[in-house]
Amino acid sequence: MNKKTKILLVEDDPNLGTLLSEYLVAKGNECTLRTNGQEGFETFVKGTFDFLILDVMMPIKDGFTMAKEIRGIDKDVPILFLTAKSLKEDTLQGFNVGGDDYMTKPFSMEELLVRMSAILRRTQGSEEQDQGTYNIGAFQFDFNQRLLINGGYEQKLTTKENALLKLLCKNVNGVLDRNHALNAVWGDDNYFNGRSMDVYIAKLRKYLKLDNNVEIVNVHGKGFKLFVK
Amino acid sequence: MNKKTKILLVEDDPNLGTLLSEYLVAKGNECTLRTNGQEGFETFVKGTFDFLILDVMMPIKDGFTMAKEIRGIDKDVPILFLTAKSLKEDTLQGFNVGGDDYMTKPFSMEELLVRMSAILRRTQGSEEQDQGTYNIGAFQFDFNQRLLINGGYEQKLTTKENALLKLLCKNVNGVLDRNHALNAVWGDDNYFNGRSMDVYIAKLRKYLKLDNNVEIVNVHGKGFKLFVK
DNA sequence: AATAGGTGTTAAATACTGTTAAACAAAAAA
DNA sequence: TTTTTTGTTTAACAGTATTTAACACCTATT
Repeated sequence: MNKKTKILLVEDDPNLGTLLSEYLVAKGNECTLRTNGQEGFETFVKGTFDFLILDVMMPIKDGFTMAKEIRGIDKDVPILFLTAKSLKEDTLQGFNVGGDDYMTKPFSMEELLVRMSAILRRTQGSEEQDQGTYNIGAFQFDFNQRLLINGGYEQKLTTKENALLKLLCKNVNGVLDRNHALNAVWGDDNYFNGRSMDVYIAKLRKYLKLDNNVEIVNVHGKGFKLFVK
Repeated sequence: MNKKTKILLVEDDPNLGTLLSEYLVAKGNECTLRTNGQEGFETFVKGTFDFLILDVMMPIKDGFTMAKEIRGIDKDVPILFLTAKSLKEDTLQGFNVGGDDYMTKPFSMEELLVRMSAILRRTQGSEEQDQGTYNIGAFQFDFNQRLLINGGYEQKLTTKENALLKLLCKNVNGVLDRNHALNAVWGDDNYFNGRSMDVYIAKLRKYLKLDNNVEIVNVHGKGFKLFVK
């Protein structure tokens, strides 16, 4: 359920460029390809990108120059350089203009991905997390506080009750698949965990009885649906 | 006015180790040197570090194994691997255990510095550097002074209390895995140490009672979560 | 209707956690 | 050294969470 990473790839070799671009898209990202630093910079300014991959040696405007310009207007967007040479001075200059990593051709595309995610892990470490509160009819459910509230009534939830109710909420009025829920909450969808889950469904039903407009209904052979009128 | 970067260097070759260590100190950092993963991990748990440099091949406990353990209790501290081989599988494994960068021996010390600052720039972009102090609701917790402060109230902490509270802080509003914590603080996750830890959780709960917005909640079968509203 | 597998519910059994106090160990003071 | 203090572990018991067992009931299929 992760958002696609929007990558701007600037590489003058059309073969390598399209190859890389296709690979990145195949791996679930969006990728825009440009063939020189000038166009690359213009494209960056007009759009919004999460990651830049820049070839160093390019016609018209090289990767370092482009990176310097980028840093002038965006100090944070991650930049990874590609280069044919592995000269030390180049490596150093790459970092000096604000690059985050550096790869020497030829490189493995797998390693490129892996380095990208290492960098992105840092960058977007503090992604927005779902606020963790849900309205269920007359109830208010706070996942973080593990609390189910209805007026004066407050029910503290156990770990499993809490996790299961959250899954139901994420699928309100839709079917929560049995095996999916089991794997998510119990880590394994074997028979006994299934029975355990049924016990928890019974518990949740008791809690939710206070509001007649709320109901957990079974979808035979499929799973459960949290139904709210 | 940058504070010194506190580096933990784990390298079994004493020549390279001391050389590197001295160089890093000369460049204005603090550096602690250990010669195997076991000692390295213990040192990490006891102290506060901003950066780890780990040799991959070491006796007793290798760098990858150590990194995996570290990630169990600290998902953020930057890790850079050193290795003699430049095998692709190794590189990938390095990133897979949560490493941030990878350098093949022999390398230039200048490039090491430059890669370090590239990583640190990313790291400290969002979060402040780890000075060993944490805010927990109305409390201020100073790991180095072993002190938990809330207005006039001051609670001196014992070694174990201190270590455990730090781990909880590093995972605020996230789950601190029971076994990870036990291995980190007690060195062994056997039953009795587990009971001992529960006793310490009770103690910490007493201290933290002063602020109703702070709570240590149990996640059944998994561990504990320091929850701050 | 007969069958087989899925579900609802309650209660018992098991596993895990909370807390206090006593026992033990280690360090500091006398 | 012996005593005192402090920190940690173990023991004991209470309480909670989760799983398993048991049995009644439902649903789809034949």
